[in-house]
Amino acid sequence: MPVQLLKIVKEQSETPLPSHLQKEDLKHLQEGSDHTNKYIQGIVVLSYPLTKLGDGTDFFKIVLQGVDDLCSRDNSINILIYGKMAEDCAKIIRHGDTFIVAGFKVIKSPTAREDGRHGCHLEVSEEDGSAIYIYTKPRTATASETAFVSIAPKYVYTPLNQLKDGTIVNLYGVVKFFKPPYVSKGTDYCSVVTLVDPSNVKLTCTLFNGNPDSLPKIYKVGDIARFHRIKIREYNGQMQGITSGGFASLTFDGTVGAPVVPRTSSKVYTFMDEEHKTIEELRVWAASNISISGPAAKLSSVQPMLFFDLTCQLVGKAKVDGSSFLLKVWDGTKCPYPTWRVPVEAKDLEGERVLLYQLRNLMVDILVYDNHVQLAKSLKIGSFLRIYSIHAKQASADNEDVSHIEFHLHGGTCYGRGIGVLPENNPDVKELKTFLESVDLADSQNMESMSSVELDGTFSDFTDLESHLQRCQQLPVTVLTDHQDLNNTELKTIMNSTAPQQYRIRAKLRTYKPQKLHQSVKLHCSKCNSLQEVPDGDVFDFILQRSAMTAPNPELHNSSWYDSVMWTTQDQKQRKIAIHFVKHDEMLRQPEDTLLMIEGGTLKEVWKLTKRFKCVIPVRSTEVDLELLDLSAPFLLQGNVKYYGCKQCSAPKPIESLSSMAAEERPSWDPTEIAQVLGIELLQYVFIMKFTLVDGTGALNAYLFDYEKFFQIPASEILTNNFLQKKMQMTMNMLCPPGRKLGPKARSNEDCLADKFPKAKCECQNPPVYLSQPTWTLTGEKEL
DNA sequence: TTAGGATTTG
Repeated sequence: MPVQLLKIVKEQSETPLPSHLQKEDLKHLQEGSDHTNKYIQGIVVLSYPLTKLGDGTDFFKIVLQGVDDLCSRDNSINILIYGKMAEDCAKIIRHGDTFIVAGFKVIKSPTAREDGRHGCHLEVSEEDGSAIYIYTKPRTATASETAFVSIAPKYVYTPLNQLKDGTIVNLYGVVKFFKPPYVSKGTDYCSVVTLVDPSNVKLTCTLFNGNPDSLPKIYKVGDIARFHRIKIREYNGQMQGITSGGFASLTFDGTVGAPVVPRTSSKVYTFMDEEHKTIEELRVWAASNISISGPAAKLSSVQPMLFFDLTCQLVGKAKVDGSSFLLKVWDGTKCPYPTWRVPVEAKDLEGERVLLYQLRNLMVDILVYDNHVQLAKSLKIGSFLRIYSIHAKQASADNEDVSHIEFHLHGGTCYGRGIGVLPENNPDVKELKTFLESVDLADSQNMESMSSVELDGTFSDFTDLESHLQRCQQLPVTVLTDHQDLNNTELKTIMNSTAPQQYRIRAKLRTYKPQKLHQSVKLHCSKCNSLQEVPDGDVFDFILQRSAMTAPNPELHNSSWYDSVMWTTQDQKQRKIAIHFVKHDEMLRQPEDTLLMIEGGTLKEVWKLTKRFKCVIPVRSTEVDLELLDLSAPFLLQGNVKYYGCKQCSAPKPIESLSSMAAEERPSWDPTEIAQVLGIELLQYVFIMKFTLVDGTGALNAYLFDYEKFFQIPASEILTNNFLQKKMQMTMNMLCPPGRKLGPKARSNEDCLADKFPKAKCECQNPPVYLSQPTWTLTGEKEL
């Protein structure tokens, strides 16, 4: 452990510390937090004599005073220094010196209560890769000068041809072969790395760690690795490296001229600027001495029967059985051969449905086996992977004339077979991302004839919803018996004809409005033909609050056809709530069959009641009767649906009119009937949308005015049902993939997908879609 | 402990 005089400085602001280190405040120190590449600085205010521990290790303790916050008790901290570093420090350190340490362990201080110092102490040793820097007054320096000294282990790197059995050494090498971390049969992850250096000797290292992140971050042959404290043993007549206690590694891109950025998960590492030189020299040596042209391939250049490494993005994954697991990946290119589809249960398939669908012709299925299953399961959708040594197996099924390619990642780790997750800043990932963003899905979609072999039937690995959407797209050829008499008409012909006439068309959906789908739902009065927005929940809340200001009239409680309960809230407002349960044959019904009226309730209370009871009608008391609230509020709530009445056309009748329904043997409590007996003109939820259709001969605007269901989605429920909203969004994405000729504001869904995936630039011509569901009423209009 | 480079056989 050499003590090195690094520099004589005039001012301590000229700190010649390694550039990757950053100062950490004492008050931010806590056990368990990450202090990677951080250093602590303070003044030595106390030091204890150098002693030896029971095992003979030197031990030196000092107390450091921070300079930033003099009043805090966290401002002084115990530093415990072990081994050779203790001995060296004890020789040099004097009170008043500035002490800087990096690569320390933060441990809860057992003496904090007694000594009143920081709740943690720092432990410093060579094994932990600690580095100490001291500003001290050397006897030889002039009064105005300070010596900047380092007590960092001066790492000596052993060339690979000078390794000796039984030693622990530091070394550099170029990666000639590696197995990415995999689950060993013991308790740890294992990675096997073969290094070679300019001595032309190879060293195969077997590295273990319980955390795969702690193993060297090697992504390709040709990377440069630096190992510290690796144990050398002889095995089968050859030197072998194996992890020892203090093992640490740094890995660098091996490309000549690439930035020298160490990859590591070590809490701390020393990497002085002079080490850049070593990396650069190894890069240059490797460039002419190592073949780094591995079996990397794009899907477009896959060779049947060979093995290859694939850099790709994970789109989907699925459980298959105990010993195999499915990964669905793409790299933006198209495999020129038919590829297999591994049948899986729809419920087992993870991944963004829309993307799985959109990328279906570019995605390939890779079945991984045995020891790779555990790692595959843990992969995150959207992450970038390098899958090593995939087998492109040629096979053919009984019912096929032509063979297809199956992609297998077989069990075992021969030839480095395995899966590596690449970080977003990896240069290959950056390049892939840029490429994926530029992919024109239209090309792949137009290659339907070249598409994958659907061994399992059509899309059985998609959800019911998607199967349903598939079926919807097939409706015209299979179901539309109503319109069989009509031939398809080109849009150009329609535009040149006079209205009204009926046509059947086949067209693509170019765009639709409104893009915010919730805006497509309106309330329609079939009597006065008015349309209005669905009132905001706040309006209802306001009306309820206002009506709660009038207390329920007790004289109206308990009639022949309802039972009443009333109570007062315990809060300051002392609000009175009354609930009137409508009876049947003078008996109360089961809650799920019961209609009730509520006075004085809040929005939340009303919603709660709708969960439990069949119908809820908000009412208020007058002097003589109960009555409905303002018609800006729903007059009836049933399940998730709020029913509104038309203000213009309704003529509310006394609430007692309901008693006639209650007297029925089995009242249905149908909203239409309730509206009718209460003199309410029921507003219906409708979808109002504009579709712009194109078929190559022209464009036509078609208007959808649909009362109840659009692709089996009820307009009345979509505003309160997340699942239906997603279903609608997906339906629209299928009919008109996002990103296609939409305005900037209409790309929200695309932006959301972009979080996980490169912008799904779907300039695709989706397969022609028939917009002719029998339930639709489409009114065509010529586009100007 | 595990693996110790050197393709599964699904």
